[in-house]
Amino acid sequence: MLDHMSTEDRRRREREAREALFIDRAHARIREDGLLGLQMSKLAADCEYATGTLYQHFESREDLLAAVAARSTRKRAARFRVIPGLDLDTRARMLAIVLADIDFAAVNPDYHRLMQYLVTEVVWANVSVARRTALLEAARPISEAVGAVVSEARAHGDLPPAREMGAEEMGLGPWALNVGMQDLANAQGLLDAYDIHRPYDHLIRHFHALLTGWRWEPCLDPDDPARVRAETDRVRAALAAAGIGADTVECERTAAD
Amino acid sequence: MLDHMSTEDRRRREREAREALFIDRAHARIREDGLLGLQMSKLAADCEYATGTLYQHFESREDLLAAVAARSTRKRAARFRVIPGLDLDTRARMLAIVLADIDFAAVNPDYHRLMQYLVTEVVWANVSVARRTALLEAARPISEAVGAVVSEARAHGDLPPAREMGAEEMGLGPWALNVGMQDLANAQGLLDAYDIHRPYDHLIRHFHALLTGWRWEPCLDPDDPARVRAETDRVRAALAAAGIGADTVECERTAAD
DNA sequence: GGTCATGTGTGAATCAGGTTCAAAAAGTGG
DNA sequence: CCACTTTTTGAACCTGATTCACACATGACC
Repeated sequence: MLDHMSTEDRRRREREAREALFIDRAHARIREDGLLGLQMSKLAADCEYATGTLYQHFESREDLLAAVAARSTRKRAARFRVIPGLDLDTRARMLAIVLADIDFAAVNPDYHRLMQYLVTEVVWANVSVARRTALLEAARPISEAVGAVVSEARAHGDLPPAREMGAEEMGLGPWALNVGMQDLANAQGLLDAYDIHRPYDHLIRHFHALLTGWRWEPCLDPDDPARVRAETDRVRAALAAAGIGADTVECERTAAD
Repeated sequence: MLDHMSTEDRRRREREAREALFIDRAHARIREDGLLGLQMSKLAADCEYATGTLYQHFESREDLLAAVAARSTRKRAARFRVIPGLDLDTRARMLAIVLADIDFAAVNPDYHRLMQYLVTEVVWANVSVARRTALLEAARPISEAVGAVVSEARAHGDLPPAREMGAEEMGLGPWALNVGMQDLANAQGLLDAYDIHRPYDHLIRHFHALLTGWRWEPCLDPDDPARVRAETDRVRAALAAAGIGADTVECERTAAD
């Protein structure tokens, strides 16, 4: 009886280890060769398993991609965990969220492309329900972090409570601005075509304009590049002190340990 | 000689007509059955041509999609042409751009999905250079409209000229906000998961916050839903008067005539 | 130990759909 | 009408995801 249970336990552990291996190698392959470089049979061979075995873990190629994305998203979300503990005013904390995300994107350039591909109707349609919810779940802490900062700012009197607008909906602004700028920055040749450079610097300034528009104290004039830079440096320093720097080389490759 | 030239002319015209037919039917198919519903051989058969003929117009399936997208983008861009002529202050004009785009998205729900799919690295890589530039070119009037409104606002004294920031870069803010919100709104089940509804209403309020943060006159408090609604209605009315209403049923289907 | 039932792994075969290209048809000039 | 060029055709090809009949391992029971 005990015997039976412990072998079952071992089985589950082995199975999970194998799944982690698949996800790990898949991610490596995507990083090296792009999304097209990921081929189911090649990946299986890489891991020294048969194609069919791979399909016992993932219903389809898209399902596998969603699993990879979920793992990365968990890493991304983890960055926001330290933010509530930072010694910063609420407005700076919101900035910290945006900066942490910008830095994550800089360190993991393929993450955005993967997500973009994944949420495409063609791809998303082939992702199993379980993986869909897993991915949504992995992203939840991100919007929760945003919501928490907004709530705190309101409670603390930094941000007047907007009428007909919950905390999530207030956070939607910076979030959408962030998402949109990442999109534009990643669209091959788009910003170049309009001769726009350093999109993230502009994201930060527009971010301040947005928050100042909502009267989020302490207000900061977006048209004061020096102060904007100083504030960015201040918040980046706080992030770095908490171990979430732009130069965090981690890059997820160390996930296996 | 004349003869030769005129048959060549006729040839070109016929060829263009055939290409338009392909694009038209392809779009119809996408609208009806989604992106997966578009199959090269089926489409060719639909149009009563052989598969190979289709490939004389489009290097690949992705190339065809880009052509469809370019056509839609031209329609989208056309909406902005009337905006400079509207009898509105510059701030309201910027709002008009956003509203026109929201309405376009409402009338053409598949447009965003197509674009999203297209700019994916996997897909974009298979689009011919000619079609890429054509698509970029089709989108240019959009950012030009934005840039023009910003320039006008600065010239008119409605918007203080921000330091270290050109007109395009100022327009980048509302543009990114717009793009980001459309993205979030289109991500299947994302906003539902966080119990956020009416994303475009929030987009409009955040838009006002952003512009107010940049001191774009006449300032409008984003936390005044009644005034925001009134302003939206005012601008929508101006758009409707110019023939660019939310209820414009056009839907591109009439493109063939 | 031997044998059967059950679950797991295998990888060659299947399938789908985009793409090609050799042959046929149409067009052109003399 | 003939020789030659250009265009069209659609069946064959190719790639790569997915499946599934079979081999194999595991554990229960005699």
